[in-house]
Amino acid sequence: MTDRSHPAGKPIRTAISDEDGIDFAIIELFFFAYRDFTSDPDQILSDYGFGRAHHRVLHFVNRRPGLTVAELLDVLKITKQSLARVLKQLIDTDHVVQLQGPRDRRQRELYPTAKGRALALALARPQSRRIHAALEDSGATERALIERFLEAMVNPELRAQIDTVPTKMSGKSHGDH
Amino acid sequence: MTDRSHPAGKPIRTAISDEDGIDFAIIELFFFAYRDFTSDPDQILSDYGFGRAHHRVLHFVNRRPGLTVAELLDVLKITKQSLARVLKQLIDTDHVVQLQGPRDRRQRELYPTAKGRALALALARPQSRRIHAALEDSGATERALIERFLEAMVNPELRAQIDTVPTKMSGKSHGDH
DNA sequence: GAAATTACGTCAATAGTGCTGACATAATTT
DNA sequence: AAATTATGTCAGCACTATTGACGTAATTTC
Repeated sequence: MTDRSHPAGKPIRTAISDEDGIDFAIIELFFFAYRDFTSDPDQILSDYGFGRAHHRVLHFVNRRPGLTVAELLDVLKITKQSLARVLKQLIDTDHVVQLQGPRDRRQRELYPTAKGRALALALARPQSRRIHAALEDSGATERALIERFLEAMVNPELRAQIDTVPTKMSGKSHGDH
Repeated sequence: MTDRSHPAGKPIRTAISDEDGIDFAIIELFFFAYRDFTSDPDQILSDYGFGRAHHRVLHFVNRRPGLTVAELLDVLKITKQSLARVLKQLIDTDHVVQLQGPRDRRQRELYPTAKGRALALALARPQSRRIHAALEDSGATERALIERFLEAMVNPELRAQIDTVPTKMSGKSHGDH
């Protein structure tokens, strides 16, 4: 390891800090937070032989019942082939059902079954608990601030994906399609 | 697709909202935010033939120069074999160097080279820009609030990993790791 | 009505990142 | 001297993602 077959650079011994105004603190916190945030559902998923991809599909099918395959691909930003496998498994295990689109019969509208909704809730529960714990002493103001920050972290052109969701009022009825 | 070979559940047509007090809004925002947050460096990395795993190693080697392989594994929460491949590539491309541990010669202390530091900075730059943009109208109070929230999202027993980092004062010297 | 386009499904091949288990070597500790 | 520790490496596997190609059914366009 003290071998020098290649050019070899000298070791830098000082820690990178906030040089050049780079916000390493939040960059790193975001990594840790997301790692642990996803670890909760990952454990449950493994009992079903599912992975994180299944979780995401299940989540959005529950959040936007009736969305089409194309819409789902757009939200997840993955390719058709990547989706195909996990979606098939969710359908085969009766977590998701497909209905022929009413307007356009080529489309497949995706809906959760009772089983699929139950799993989505089970997966969301520990994540929600974690969020509540993190916000325990916080009021609505602080909550709104966190939400605004996270939303601002999303690419502007993709924020439409978020706004189509019933944020928190009512909720029982969903808009047209 | 209207086929019924299996038990088949009925489609649920109502969107999951904040039933049972589940915080779907923030759960979903976290997904979108992280997706876009990581997309910036991913693009740069592909020019080098590197992936997200390389980024993480590079980040922590720059943040805690001199950490050992075991410490790195503990921070990343991955296995030795998963690390081996990416670390080897980073060493072969002269982004990271290994030095024999002074106290314990079995250990390999990891340091960035000038090249490795430059890449770490290049990867962090767009992420930091995104964070600044998201916080543009925010003061130090709001920033601190975001930091506290993210830190609170991390598993308590793992928060030690964060605290060992020079958060923002001084910065030129690092503690005795 | 024929042709082009669209939505979806599927096949083949590949890459990146993670896993487990096993084994080897050198250095340290007991 | 023996056990343990830190690291490296090998084989094999799983999951998620990619690109490109092809087929089918339905819709739209000409």
